[in-house]
Amino acid sequence: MDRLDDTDERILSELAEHARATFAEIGARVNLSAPAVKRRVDRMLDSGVIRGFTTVVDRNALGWGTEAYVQVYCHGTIAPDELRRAWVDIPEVVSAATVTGTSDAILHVLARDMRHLESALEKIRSSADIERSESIVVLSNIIDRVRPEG
Amino acid sequence: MDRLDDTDERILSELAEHARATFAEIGARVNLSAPAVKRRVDRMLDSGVIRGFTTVVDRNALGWGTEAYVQVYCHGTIAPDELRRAWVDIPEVVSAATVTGTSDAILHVLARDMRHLESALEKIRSSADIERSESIVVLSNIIDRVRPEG
DNA sequence: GCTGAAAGGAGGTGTGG
DNA sequence: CCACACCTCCTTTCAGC
Repeated sequence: MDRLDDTDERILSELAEHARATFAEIGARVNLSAPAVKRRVDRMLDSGVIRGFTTVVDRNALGWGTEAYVQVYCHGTIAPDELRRAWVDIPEVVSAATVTGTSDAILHVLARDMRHLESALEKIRSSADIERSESIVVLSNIIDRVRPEG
Repeated sequence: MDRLDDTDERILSELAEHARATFAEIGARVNLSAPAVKRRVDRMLDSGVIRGFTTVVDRNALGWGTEAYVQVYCHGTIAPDELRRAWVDIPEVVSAATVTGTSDAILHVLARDMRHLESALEKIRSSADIERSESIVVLSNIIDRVRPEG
């Protein structure tokens, strides 16, 4: 896709906060008709700019109140794709990225409680050639912009 | 809200992957009629289990290709609320949490490029009583889920 | 309580301008 | 990009389990 103009950005901003808003509602905010908004959204879906629409769930309400960032140190060099295959089937791993610095990867892990977190860490360590890992447990989330503010 | 039954969980799971799916589509997958699904979704919205619906955007397509996790070390003890006030107005900060361990907080920061990241870090450091910070720059995202699937 | 059925109204979507 | 038409879907009300 070429590039997004200002209107596309505003549509994305609206969708980020209210993904189930009607095209007409979005159109009213960006001064466009509903069909025009739909065409732009369809184009962004086709081109991959919009990867999908999701629901923000209160983790505590679901009983997933334990959260940690895990820095992973590997033996030698491991290809990102290899790490992906190792961890993508572990549901507790919300995100994973290879990083600069002393560690090789950082993972964001959610669990129901400490015991659950411990078992998730064990799964993470055993599914790849890990030397060691360092867990940073979250005490309280103070900002989380993935969530719309409503 | 009391508790979620199995059907509620399945509806949440569907919504997490396709937040713009019609109630009829969701109903077909969980063996319920559209009105029944809507009532359950409305109830979860009221009770706060569902916090909202959002759009997953490809950050690289938007030109926000630089990403870092920042560990922050504060002078003395700072209340979480104080940190929130300090950082909530910095748009580059996607998430922030107080944590256990040697650092006081960990931030997830997005930027357009390294120069932009640098200026964002400067804003972060100057807006609170920070002793020092340690940045872990992301090389490549290998997993990016919005919610655990368990 | 919960569900499903039906009706009226609102929104999505394709064509022509 | 808008206007219009068609059609699907949402949403309410109703009654039944």
